[in-house]
Amino acid sequence: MRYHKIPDETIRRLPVYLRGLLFLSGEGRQNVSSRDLADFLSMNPWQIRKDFSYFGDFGTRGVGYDIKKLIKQINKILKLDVVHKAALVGVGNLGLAVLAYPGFGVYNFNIVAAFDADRKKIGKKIKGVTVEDILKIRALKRKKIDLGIIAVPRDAAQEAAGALVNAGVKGILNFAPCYLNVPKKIKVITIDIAMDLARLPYYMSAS
Amino acid sequence: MRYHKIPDETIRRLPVYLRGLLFLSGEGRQNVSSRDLADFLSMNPWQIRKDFSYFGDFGTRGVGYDIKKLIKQINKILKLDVVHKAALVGVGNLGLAVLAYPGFGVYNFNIVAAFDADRKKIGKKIKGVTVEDILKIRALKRKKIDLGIIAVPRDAAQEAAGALVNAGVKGILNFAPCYLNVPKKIKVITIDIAMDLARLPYYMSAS
DNA sequence: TTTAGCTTGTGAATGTGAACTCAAGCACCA
DNA sequence: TGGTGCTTGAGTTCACATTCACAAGCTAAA
Repeated sequence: MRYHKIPDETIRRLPVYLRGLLFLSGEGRQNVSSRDLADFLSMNPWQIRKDFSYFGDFGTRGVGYDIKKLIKQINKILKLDVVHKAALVGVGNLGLAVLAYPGFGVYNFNIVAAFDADRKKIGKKIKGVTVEDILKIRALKRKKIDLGIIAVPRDAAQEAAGALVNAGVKGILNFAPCYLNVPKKIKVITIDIAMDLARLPYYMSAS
Repeated sequence: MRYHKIPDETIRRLPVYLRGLLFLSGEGRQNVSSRDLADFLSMNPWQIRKDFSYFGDFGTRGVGYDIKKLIKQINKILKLDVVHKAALVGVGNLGLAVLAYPGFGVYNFNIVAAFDADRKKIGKKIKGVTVEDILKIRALKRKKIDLGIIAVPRDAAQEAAGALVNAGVKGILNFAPCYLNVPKKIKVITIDIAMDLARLPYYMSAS
């Protein structure tokens, strides 16, 4: 299967694998079998083997997969092998949570700029990033930032998105509960935390 | 198709529809065609029609769907037609963001309790909820809470989950980047904001 | 070198959802 | 009342993803 295109669903799972593998690597392990990894991530071994087989032969029969090699390869596929600079728009509660979130570093993301409209926040330094006036967002262009994170209220989201696009970002992670109108080239991923919650009651046992 | 089981993917989309429909309803509209709704949500009309057809005849040919009826029905299917009480564990940045998030009300969720381990936070009243000592979480049982929201660091997540399960919750929304070990009956949805971000570089155009 | 015991890699079968098409049905107007 | 235009509902086809089963291949030990 070496020359097939990697299915979207597999891509969706790669970060999951990556996180698990990084954890195991941190524990000092060198190898892992599809069964072990499956148990660890509560998945099926077949799924894992199939997914890995899409991008080459990494396992050794009888032994398992070389964790370091695998991490390297997944990073390469997801293009996480270079540091990505991100700009955060909106330093409210959610924005602060994003700034403080340790998970971004794991994936080689670096938040290098933060913007807010609130005068009281502008100039403050939080987690090593100085909050700037949201109006200065266009100056980003020089900084070669390719990712934007939107953590503003819904009403301000579209404007923030436009500003980010003008500043030259290629992808946006949107926490505002709305759809963003951006050029097709820009990839947007929207996370609405309430929307996931809304599915829970359906799945909860009726008892 | 009236008697078919509703596919999981359709269930996943129902909250999206719901939010859109509520918005349109707020604008004063009575009816909406699948095409209009599709444009609004940037989806395909046939997808919407298919989804709606799984749970009955709601549309009128030549006119469209009755928004109010549809909202009622989706709420019923997702079991959002009764208020769900939720307990929040962890009142850090993310917890505060959750408390302040307006989106939960839309889906009939009500956060009625909050817990934290930090002595400085205990006793404070935030958004109408008094922060309690995390050790008192077991007392929740009397309050008939059926949802738990975990917004604590990874190391504390499993313990929080155990406590919530003991307190009788039937579902958990987990923001900690890890897998939770809970009885099968309990439905867990984990949101790792960094994991979604990790997919972005792959999809960003190479330019 | 041979054997035993694992584990991978992958083709085939199965399942599931998306895309498309079109007949049937409603509203509105002449 | 009849015709026109629009919209739904659902059957069909197609594409994709998951599950399964098993041959191939590695390691280690005798």
